[in-house]
Amino acid sequence: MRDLAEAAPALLLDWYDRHARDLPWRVPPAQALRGVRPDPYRVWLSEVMLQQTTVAAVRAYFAAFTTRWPTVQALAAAPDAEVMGEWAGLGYYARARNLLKCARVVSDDHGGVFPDTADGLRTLPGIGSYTAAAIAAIAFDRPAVVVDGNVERVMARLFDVHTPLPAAKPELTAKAAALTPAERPGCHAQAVMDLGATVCTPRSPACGICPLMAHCAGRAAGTAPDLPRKTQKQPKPVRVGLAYLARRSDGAWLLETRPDKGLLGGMLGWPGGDWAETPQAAPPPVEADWRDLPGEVRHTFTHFHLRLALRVADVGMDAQPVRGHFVPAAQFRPADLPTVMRKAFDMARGAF
DNA sequence: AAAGCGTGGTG
DNA sequence: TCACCAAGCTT
Repeated sequence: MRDLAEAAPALLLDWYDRHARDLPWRVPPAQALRGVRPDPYRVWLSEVMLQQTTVAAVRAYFAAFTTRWPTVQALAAAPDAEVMGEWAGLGYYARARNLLKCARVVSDDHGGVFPDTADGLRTLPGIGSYTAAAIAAIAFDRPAVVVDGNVERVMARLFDVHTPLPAAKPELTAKAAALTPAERPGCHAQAVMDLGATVCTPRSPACGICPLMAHCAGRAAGTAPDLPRKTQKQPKPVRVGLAYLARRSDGAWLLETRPDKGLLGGMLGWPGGDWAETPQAAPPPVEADWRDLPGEVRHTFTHFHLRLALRVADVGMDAQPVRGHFVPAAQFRPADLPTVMRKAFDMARGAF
């Protein structure tokens, strides 16, 4: 496979020119070839949204964000609650908090202009090694080494690397670096990721239509579909919790903004107790005639399963909550809630 | 440096 | 139904 580093970049670029996906944050290869660059703001926004998230899930959020906040300055000026509400449902909410921090740094300290090198980008909140390299390559056509989950998988198969992730990361990064060309590095980066997303897929890869088939060591060895190897993950424990949903007589709902740190940080949620493997004491947020709802909300987070019991109550206009605040009905959008909280609302709403 | 951090689609 | 997976970052 000594010829791989020489042959692969041209094969990948040729494949990309014919098969590049049409994505709203992307400049088509024909235009890129003529020197047209995408808007760094849109590249940055899309890359942050795409962290651990599928293209299908990102599309609508990207459209909503760019319509509501067309520039980094506009986003920087937005109230926190509006941005967190717009991000609701996309997950990994630290991304939204860092998105705002980053927008404000770029707007306030960089004149609204993103740094044009990977090192410069890397210093910004929410931009790690992958995202810095991706923006540098895609927005500024710098020959940065872009390594995401797709690239790791493609490299592990191309070079038949059996070392399990995450230990294999340096080795796979070195392989990716060896393939990164000086010409059209932005298109190259997107080509490898597109290939991983559409051909060299995690399960049942379509080796028969792969432009690199003839050069792939994993294909030759028959190991490609089983790569990359990964170290086994811990099983998810079950945690239980309790949430209180109160509706005031004018239709307002009692919600609280969760603390910035930790799970669902900075998001709206129903008051309640801690979530743990054994039931925790959870005093009600307001004095009322609470009633238990039958059933429970089931939801799975990254590292545990949750079973959430619900208590509901109607309260008068004189209610004085010790936690949270009443959100007027006209202002309340269930879509502003993270998914587990929206599930709780959907289950409880019929009880009012 | 291992763990914490969401969600929806898929087989 | 359920484990696995997706354009990772932070601490």
